[in-house]
Amino acid sequence: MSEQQHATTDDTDVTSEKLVELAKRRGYFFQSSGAYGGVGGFYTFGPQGAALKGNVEDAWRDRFAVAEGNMEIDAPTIMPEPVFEASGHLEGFDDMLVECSECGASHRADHIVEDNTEYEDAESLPIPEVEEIVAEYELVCPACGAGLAGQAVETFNLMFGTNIGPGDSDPGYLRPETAQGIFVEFPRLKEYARNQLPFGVTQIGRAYRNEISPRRSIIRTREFTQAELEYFVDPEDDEPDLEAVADVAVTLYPASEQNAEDGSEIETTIGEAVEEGIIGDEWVAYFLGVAKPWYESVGVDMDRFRFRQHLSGERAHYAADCWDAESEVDGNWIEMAGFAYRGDYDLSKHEEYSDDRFTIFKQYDEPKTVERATVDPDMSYLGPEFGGAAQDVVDELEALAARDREAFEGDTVEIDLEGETHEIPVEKTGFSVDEETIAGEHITPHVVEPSFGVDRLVYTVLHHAYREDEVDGEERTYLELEPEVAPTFVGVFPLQNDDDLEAVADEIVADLRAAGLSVTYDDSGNIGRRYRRQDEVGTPFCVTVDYETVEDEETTVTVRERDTTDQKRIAVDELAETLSAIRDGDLAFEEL
RNA sequence: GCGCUGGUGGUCUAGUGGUAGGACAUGAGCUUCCCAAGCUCAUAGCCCGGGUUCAAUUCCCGGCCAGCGCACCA
Repeated sequence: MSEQQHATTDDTDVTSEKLVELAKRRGYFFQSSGAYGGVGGFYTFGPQGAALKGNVEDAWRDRFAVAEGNMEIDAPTIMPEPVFEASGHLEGFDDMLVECSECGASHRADHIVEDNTEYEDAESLPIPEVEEIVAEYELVCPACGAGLAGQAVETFNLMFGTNIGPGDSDPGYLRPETAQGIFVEFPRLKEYARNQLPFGVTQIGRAYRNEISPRRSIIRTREFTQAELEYFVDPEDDEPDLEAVADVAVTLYPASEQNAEDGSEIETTIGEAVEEGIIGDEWVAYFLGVAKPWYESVGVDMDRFRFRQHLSGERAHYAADCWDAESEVDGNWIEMAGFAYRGDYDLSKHEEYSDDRFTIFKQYDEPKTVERATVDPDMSYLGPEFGGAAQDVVDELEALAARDREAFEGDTVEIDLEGETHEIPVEKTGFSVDEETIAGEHITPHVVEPSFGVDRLVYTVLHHAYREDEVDGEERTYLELEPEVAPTFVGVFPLQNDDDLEAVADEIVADLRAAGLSVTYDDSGNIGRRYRRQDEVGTPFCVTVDYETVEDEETTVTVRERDTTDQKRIAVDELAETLSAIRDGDLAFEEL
């Protein structure tokens, strides 16, 4: 994750402060465990925030699981140590820190070593060796220049550890990403996909990282929600449906532009970017094309949105290409998602470390017929002849048959065994050449991984929705949230304290809730105050029951739209239907 | 983790070596026929631990937390 720093302006800082204050006051999010002094890097989503986050997750599920025909799973957050040995998190997630005794600054010991010696991969060296190198090369603190020799190098692992069951013989870790829960279950998941590539598996869930310093409210926390898709493809045969996203307009910030002196973002389309080689991988391009309109649909401001390519140094070694979705908040670009082509790295590692197979059997279009040379030695001959070495002879014969069948053309075959040459009658080897039919081969699928940070997206959505304006000379704060994600869809009010009005309002609340809408009722204070309350949490519509409602023959209510504060009269009979249509995007308020 | 600044009702803040005032918000009532109006009343607070002191929310030390800078963000 990188957060490119840009100059901040007073305006945006103010918005951020106001937003955090609003979030606390109105129940979007707040720091957890406040009664006990608070704990760093943990946040609770309040009633509004939980609803917003849930709606965003639902929208993600609709787009990336349902609409793409992918499977969703829900794996545990705690996994045993071997999983993370395989994934590389146990080692790779370790930071080697060394503290300067003079100025107190702590630095990455491996980085200091790499920068100042010929060692290139200090991270993989054992701690004592790094300490020795530091002493031997008389390395100094980059901050103050004091010598670091003799200072202890300590590791800090970003994973939260725990014990599974009693005792500490069975260590486990809280997952630092949801992805491993998918990779680990691949052998079973491929069955559910009927062994057919390509297929995708999604997961929305919590991940944990013991960050050294959590920052900026919910932007960088120690427990967060990810929405990830692992899309498994056959690298040779599978291709994305690029046509479907070719026309999607995107703002790209490729590595080349970031490196250039006066580099800038590029306005283009997915189709053109692939054609011009700006986006190197078609699968990554496809998911960027899916993601952009989706981000727009949940309320990310497209003027403050871009895809930024990872610089070569930022990229994990196995990632062929990687792009981040970034949004601008407070004048800073923050990473909201990463789209990486991970090759076969993850599955190969689990194949290597586990007992299971992480491959898929790929059937050839036509079965292949191949000739194969095999041996079937006569053990009643080899046994007495070679004694304990008989098995070694067999192994050697098998190897020889595979690599050089001409060796078996004479009456005897020569093999080398521990420096000695032995002659064995070919008839005793059971040598034969047979035709074999091969239907296919086991391949390790490649993985394309769109990985979304939900909390950061929620923060962005709120920030981009924050508005201040004036209504009738009075200041107003409101959240211009998309109806699809707004925590509450409609507020219902009686115009005044009046039993008749309240009775009608109660009925309307029940009707709208029965229609599946998220409704809130409010009868306190004057009508303007109630409108403002709903504005501030981003409720798109308010319904007011007035005296026309109860006195006129045709019962109607006013429906007031949040952003414009415009009002229209709607018949009570049609209210639920009309509002549902608006929510589902089938009708616009202006059309009423 | 290091450094700087800060921590007072739900929120924002004033202030003080003798335990606190405001604004907004919230609740009740009055008023009110569509955009935070008015009036009355009510609820509610000095981050935690230790020290100095007759007395600490205030001063000192430590911790926790937040924002920012550095470092970190596989």
